[in-house]
Amino acid sequence: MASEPMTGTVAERSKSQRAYLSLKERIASHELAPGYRLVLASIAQELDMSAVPVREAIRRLEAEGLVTFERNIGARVSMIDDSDYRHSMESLAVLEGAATALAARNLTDRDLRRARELNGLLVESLDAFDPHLFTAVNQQFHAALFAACPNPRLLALVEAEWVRLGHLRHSTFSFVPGRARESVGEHEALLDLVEGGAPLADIERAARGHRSATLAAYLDHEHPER
Amino acid sequence: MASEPMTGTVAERSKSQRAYLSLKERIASHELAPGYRLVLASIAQELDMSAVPVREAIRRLEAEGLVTFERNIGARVSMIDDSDYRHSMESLAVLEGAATALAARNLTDRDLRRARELNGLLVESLDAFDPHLFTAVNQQFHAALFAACPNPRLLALVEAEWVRLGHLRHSTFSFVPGRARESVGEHEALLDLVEGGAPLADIERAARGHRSATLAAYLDHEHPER
DNA sequence: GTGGTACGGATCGTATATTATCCCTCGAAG
DNA sequence: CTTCGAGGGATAATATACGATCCGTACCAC
Repeated sequence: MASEPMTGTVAERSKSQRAYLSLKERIASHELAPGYRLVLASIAQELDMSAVPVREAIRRLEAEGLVTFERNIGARVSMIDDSDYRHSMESLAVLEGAATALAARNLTDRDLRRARELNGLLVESLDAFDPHLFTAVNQQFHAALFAACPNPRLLALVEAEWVRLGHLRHSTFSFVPGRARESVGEHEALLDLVEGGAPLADIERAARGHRSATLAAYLDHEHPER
Repeated sequence: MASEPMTGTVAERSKSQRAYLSLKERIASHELAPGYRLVLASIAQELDMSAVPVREAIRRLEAEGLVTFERNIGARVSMIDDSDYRHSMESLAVLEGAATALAARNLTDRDLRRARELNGLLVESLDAFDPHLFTAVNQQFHAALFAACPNPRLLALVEAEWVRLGHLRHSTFSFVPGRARESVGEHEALLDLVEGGAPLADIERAARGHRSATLAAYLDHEHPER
């Protein structure tokens, strides 16, 4: 209703983009939890815009798998069950393993030093364990390893899967705290492989196995094997 | 790719979805070539709807990387260069290799028989070679092998990459016809591995290598090493 | 001739209005 | 007590309208 008569300030971003970024961030931060109903009019009002740009934003999020959309019913933040989590982790294992191997030969000494530093932080944090923090630093560690991957498409796929997982669960380690200690050990081993110029196949197997192990730990914890 | 062509039945799908499917298909079939300017109003008129649903469709396609969008300028079908093609093929090699390995143990005799039949078609078509047809059947062959993959997420990633590639180039084999003959031989070897219950790692390596070889053949042909 | 500026058409961006659909509630029949 | 159906509120789906922005072109100053 009371909309200012166009101030000279030219919008840096379109409203559609603002809506997209805002929603994505709020989903990632779990302010909008899985299952949350996204009502177009409400969101539009909150962001001080009409429903049209919000719809566009939601279409993009839909394509990224962050929200699900049903015709004439509306959008909600994607619900997830164990199998979604599992499938996504499995895919990430494949993608990240490949990206890490492809990046290995491109890592500078500085990159490796930074990765070791980050893993050092993880080790230190083991005592006063904070799953949220651990997960954040953990991601930085892995990002440091695969960021040098020369294939931007693969990198984009890895990142998209990280976002998806970040939305699904804030932290696996809050479910299986014991996994954290094993994890940093595997990080060390992975670093040694990379630094030692091990065959790329070995590096890939290690990186993939590392993530698969995290997944296995989670599954074991939630559904103890018969 | 497995969606039925829009029948005249109105109201079955939303207009936004019709626009999405129509555009996607026309892009995949190269009726809309890379670089083609997508004007909202024209498309809307063609499809007998207003611009709003078309905008939504384009947002989704944008998120999938099939079109690029510039604010206040408009959308066009994504342009691509050799490196895009290369990166996408490399990613597909990784994804498809993993999916094929994961599917291997789930294939029934009937699945395998069908795969062999399809490869038989490929062999027959070698004489009167039609790159377009070959590519189509080739895709069916691979789809038959990885369709049984129990991980739907991975499957979705593989299919998205196929679509992307289909949009980038209609057929690699039209560039490197000689590759086709090698290809069917590798198919045979891959089938033998699967049928013989070979270790999954071997199957994955074979599937990945098969695609990498196609890529290498293309690169070699376009940019001869010396 | 060169550069800049003003105009105009094309197209995008968004708001508002209208229609369509769904879902829930409530009442009546069985 | 259950089941079915009608009505109404909420919300999505789309059309239309209008303002904003870009881009090409022509005109003017120098």
